[in-house]
Amino acid sequence: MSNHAPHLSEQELVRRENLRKIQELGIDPYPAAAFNVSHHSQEVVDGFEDNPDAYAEVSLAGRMMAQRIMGKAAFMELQDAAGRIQCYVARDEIAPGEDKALYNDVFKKYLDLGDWVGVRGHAFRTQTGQISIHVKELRLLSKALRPLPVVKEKDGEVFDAFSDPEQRYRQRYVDLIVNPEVRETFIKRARMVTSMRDFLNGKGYLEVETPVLQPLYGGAAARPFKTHHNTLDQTLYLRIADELYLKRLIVGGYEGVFEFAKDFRNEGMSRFHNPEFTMMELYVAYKDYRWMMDLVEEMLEGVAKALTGDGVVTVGKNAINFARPWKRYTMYEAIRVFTDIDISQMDEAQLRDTARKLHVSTDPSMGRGKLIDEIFGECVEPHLIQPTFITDYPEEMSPLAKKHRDHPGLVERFEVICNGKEIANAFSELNDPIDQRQRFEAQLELGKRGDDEAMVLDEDFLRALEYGMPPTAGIGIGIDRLAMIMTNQPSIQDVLFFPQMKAEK
RNA sequence: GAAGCGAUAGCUCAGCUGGUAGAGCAGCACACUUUUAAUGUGCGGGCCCUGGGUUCGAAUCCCAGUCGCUUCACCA
Repeated sequence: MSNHAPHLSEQELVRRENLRKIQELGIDPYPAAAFNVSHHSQEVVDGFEDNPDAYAEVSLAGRMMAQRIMGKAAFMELQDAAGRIQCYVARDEIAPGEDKALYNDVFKKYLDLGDWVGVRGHAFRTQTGQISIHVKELRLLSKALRPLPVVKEKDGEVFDAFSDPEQRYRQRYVDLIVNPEVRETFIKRARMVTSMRDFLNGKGYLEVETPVLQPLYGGAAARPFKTHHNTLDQTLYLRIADELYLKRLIVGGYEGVFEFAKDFRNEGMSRFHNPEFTMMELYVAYKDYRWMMDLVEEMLEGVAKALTGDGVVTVGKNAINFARPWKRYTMYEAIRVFTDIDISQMDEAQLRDTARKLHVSTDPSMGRGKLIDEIFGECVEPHLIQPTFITDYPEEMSPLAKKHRDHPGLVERFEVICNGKEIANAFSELNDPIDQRQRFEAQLELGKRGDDEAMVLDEDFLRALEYGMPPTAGIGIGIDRLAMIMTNQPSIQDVLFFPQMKAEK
């Protein structure tokens, strides 16, 4: 035992002793040989009723999660990836000869909850009606040296749930073992992503990969993580968005590209923010933001239906219906609907005054766009539960979006708000290289004034635009936020396997 | 970054105005060949988050810190 091994608990000592006893009996607690699994728990439970003969010879593997020993026979619960199944283990079945050690010692004493075992036998129905496996052969597949939390459940009521968030997130493997609904949440997330990917592939768009390590960060307003490449002796940033790279690919001639991108933002953490998160960005040539609204509606309706059947997702107390069509408001309309105030003609001073009346806090650095955004964020956004489009944003807030075709001072941009939070952001992409350069320069000015989230000027991106980018619609969808909605989880940590945590100790 | 709340057995938690550390499950031992939160009897198990302070005496009171959660702030 290594000398830095900390104080083992009583139960850990017992398990190590059991391991030794097993080895003394000549059994390898970590065998190399493959164990052939013929069925999963759920298949047997679901299928036995209709066709019992099909389960006369089955082999399953999983963790032993409960043991109910009654002398010469016992029940154990085996948990595999699909669920749980009860196994009936009788002494004279698994140890038919004179030597009963496999049952009396190995099974009854040296196996512990959490150990991986393989069983062979036949399915049957117990006297109380539960479909179970009658075990003829039992094999230890891997010994567990730490005790699991023991979570019990009866009639839907859970006892002693493993619920401490810190432990659940730091030791997600334990969480996944003992909390089946957690496993289910991540399966749903995966199905959500698959559904989006299938949809986009079905439309003929190309899934691509672009750099995570970027010499300049761009495509969003955020503070980046900074790192250094030794050989190049150069500062690199972890991407805050992949937007500028995907647009370069549109310049290159692809008509539709998308990426499920891990992005990194060096900012505060909350139940809606993790330093690394996933965004799906899609760019399609010859389209505009109006077209993109129809596309995202179609895609997310499909995703919701794939997950729930009817497209209605329960989130907390709300039933959110993703069926098309969704409500569409311009930013000004939305504010008028929720505050009875028409701000469309207001100048900065009037907006500041309005914000004060609405109890929206402002500070002197805020310009017209920022003031509108604040009023919207306070007075409108939290009330938008059903998926809703908000369109036509102030130009100052959107340096990568094309100027509105009809309304000066606005850009062709929409966001999808759902459950009171933004889940998607899209524009008719700015493809005028001269306008784009001016917007970047305006950002540089903001940066000089101390805005540490202002965008930096990307000369190569401008060069690409100067070669000509077709009119293009682009969208970014926050995958984690969407997953929170689709899986009814209140915290982003519950849709990330390994949410960022401060280092232990 | 600020405030509020929390940290006690493997897990979930109790522990009052300071006086030898508790329960259920899990563990160990014995019994039990269709149980299912199995049952019955008995027994072990603690760096009370860390460091200071007050006190004859601190899990408990005070101060500082660590980590977590929540609500803000910034953001997607």
